[in-house]
Amino acid sequence: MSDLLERLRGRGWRLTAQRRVVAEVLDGDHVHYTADEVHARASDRLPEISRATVYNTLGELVSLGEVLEVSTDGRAKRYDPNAHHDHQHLVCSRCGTIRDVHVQGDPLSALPEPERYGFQVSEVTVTYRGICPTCSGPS
Amino acid sequence: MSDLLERLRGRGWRLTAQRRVVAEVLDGDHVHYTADEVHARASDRLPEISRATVYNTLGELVSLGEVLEVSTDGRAKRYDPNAHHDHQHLVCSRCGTIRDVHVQGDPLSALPEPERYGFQVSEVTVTYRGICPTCSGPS
DNA sequence: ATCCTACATTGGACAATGTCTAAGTCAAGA
DNA sequence: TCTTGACTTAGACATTGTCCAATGTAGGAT
Repeated sequence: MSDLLERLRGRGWRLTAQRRVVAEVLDGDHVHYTADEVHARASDRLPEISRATVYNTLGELVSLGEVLEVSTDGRAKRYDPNAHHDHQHLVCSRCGTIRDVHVQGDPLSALPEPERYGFQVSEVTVTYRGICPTCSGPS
Repeated sequence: MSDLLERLRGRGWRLTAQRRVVAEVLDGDHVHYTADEVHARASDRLPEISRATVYNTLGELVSLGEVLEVSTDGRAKRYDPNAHHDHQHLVCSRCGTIRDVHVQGDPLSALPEPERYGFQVSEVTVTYRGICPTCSGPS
């Protein structure tokens, strides 16, 4: 992750305590947190950090392509630090947990030209939904 | 669409003016409206209809499987009356418009067993993103 | 035809998530 | 070390959606 900070500094990012903390939180686990979860965890280390800063920083990381924004249904967006590997998501319909998965083939090629209706198609996301082992366990 | 109303009545749905209007709005166009757009259009015909009722009715139609809920990014959910045909979505990243598209092959089969991590996978959605002809036109 | 009552609707408060702004603060180059 | 423009902050605001108590009504029962 210090890679990440270096890379960002190289792009003219001013390195502040707040940004460092947000980056560390994202890097810590392989779970994908919501903005508020990131804020809560960042607050543990830097109590004064504000919600706005967390939102700003996450937004910047997304713009810079370092982090992916994953929005599932009506719930809060989650942030996926694993942006440099091509992958898709498996979401638990009950608790909202997200796992990264890898699919076979390129989903983009499944959309034939006549089905593109003049759009300049640049991206495709595939989201699998189901019940995770924890939620399907003995209730 | 009167099919729809019949079908719902058969399932014990009480048929009210509000529900009829909401159903008609959904059926009218092949655009996918947000809840507030549905409310605005429903209000044209039935001025007293409340936001809560529109949300309730849309929620019921979704539960009954007559309408699909499509949530793209942080924007408001949109409602897709074309629930009985298997299809995926093409979203304009600029204006949020949604088009139905049909893909080749079954996306579910692209997720190999070891990549399912014990989930009971039941559903897959594929979302293509790009710029629609209108938005990519002369700005 | 009318009456009942469970189900539906209403309006408005509330909740969750995210955005914006004005004022103060600070990283890092000169 | 100074300076300055970028960063942070707190909190108001916006959007989308949910909930509730009071009121209304569709449709079966009489």
